[in-house]
Amino acid sequence: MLQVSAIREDVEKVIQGLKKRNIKDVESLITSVLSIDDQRKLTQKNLDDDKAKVNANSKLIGESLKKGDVQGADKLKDSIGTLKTLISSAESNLLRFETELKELLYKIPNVPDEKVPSGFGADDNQVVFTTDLLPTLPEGALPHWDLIKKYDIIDFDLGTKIAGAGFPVYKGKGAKLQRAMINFFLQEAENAGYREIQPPIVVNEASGYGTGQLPDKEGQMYHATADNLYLIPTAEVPITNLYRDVILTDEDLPVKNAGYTPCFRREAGSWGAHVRGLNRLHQFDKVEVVQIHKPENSYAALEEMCNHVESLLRKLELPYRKLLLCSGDMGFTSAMTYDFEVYSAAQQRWLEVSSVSNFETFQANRLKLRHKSKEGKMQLLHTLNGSALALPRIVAAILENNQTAEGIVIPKALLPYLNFEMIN
RNA sequence: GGAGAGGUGGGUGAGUGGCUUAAACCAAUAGUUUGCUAAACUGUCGUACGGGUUAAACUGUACCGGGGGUUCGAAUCCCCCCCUCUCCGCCA
Repeated sequence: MLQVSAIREDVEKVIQGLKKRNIKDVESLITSVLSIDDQRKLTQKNLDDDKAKVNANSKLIGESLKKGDVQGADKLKDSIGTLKTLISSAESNLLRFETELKELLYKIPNVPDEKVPSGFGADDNQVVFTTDLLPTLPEGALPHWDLIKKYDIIDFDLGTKIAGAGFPVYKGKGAKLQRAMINFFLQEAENAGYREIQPPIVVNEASGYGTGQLPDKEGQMYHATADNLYLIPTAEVPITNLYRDVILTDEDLPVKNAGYTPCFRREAGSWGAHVRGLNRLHQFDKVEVVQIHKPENSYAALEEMCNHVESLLRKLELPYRKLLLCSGDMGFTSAMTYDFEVYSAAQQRWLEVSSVSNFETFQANRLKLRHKSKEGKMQLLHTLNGSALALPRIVAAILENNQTAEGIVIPKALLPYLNFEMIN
């Protein structure tokens, strides 16, 4: 959520930025935000003044009664009666302005950073880097959904039996590969300076609002209604919410947390032709990295996080590309996002495996995550997060790209975490 | 699941309708004193939204788990909800 004070600071910049998002009538949207806020302020001023009078008179009543001046007290009581009607109508106006303002602000996405290219969709994303040589597979190469059956390592039918479609069962070397990759990603994160966190995989309502899954994306989360808990769609939710209503000082910064969790997504309405096999699941595993920085450092951190993700992909010897997302393809809350995609040779498609974003103050504003300087000055912090990495599509790419006549060759980087070198 | 006790600032903790401008202590922080350290003493020390100012100073309102209510006036009284702890039950 944008701050009104930040909009006021540079209205033109906000308008230009939001125009890049292809929102129509940005000017009138911002104008109404500012005018509602003006009305809110005016209402509050009058309300506070009236309340001050009531407080003062109440004190006088107390003093009069102590002196035994009942008549004086009654007179004062009458004057308060008039103020009270003013107050109650001002209160309902204030509430109305606040609600209207909040509803407008909830609908406004984050302002893209200046470096974000303009565009409308995936085709306008800027390719920042691509692996030179894409692998070509031998005759008879199989897509991963056939390979997992051939080697009996991931079973969708069994998952369907015990849970439903999109909940795979990993078996034997398939299960061990999952475990190895989680350990590999966590170890690499630790080496990169992250503290490991193991959070709950359900969160309460307040946490859902904190990172913005609620109220918009309620339908995308599994909801345990008996206890009003939500299954997390990503570790971003619990790990970022650790810092909800928190004030950090210089000594606490930067924050670098990493955590592995399963992730649950209902993916309502998004099943189609390209979501076979591991490409889209209701439950999958992911290691997430989260950083919190002072504003002046957040873009350097974004680059650092990207480097970390790239190093993982290189160690896994996967062909990949890095995209700077255009304004039209970026998430609602992000100011700048890089996507990483691995090349799936048998499908001849790029698969998104990581998304690294700087949210600037957009999340921090809802979270009330702030920094207090030595001088006592308060400011919102910048939050960043990224996948490092999501497993299923990495598994798909490894299976497809590394298939040989003898079996599937495990990348060297994973060998310390496994007791086999080949799936056969 | 049953019964009971609680929820007050960074922490401990006082406060049963106006004496509170939320005491006191601890922690933190700045200073004084001191050969150094320690101690002592003095000051500062919440957040949000406003007004005010070039910026400050200054100033209004709200906040004692959350939401309502009673009252001229609520941390305090009433109602609903949430959470924590203890004991019992069940249990990986």
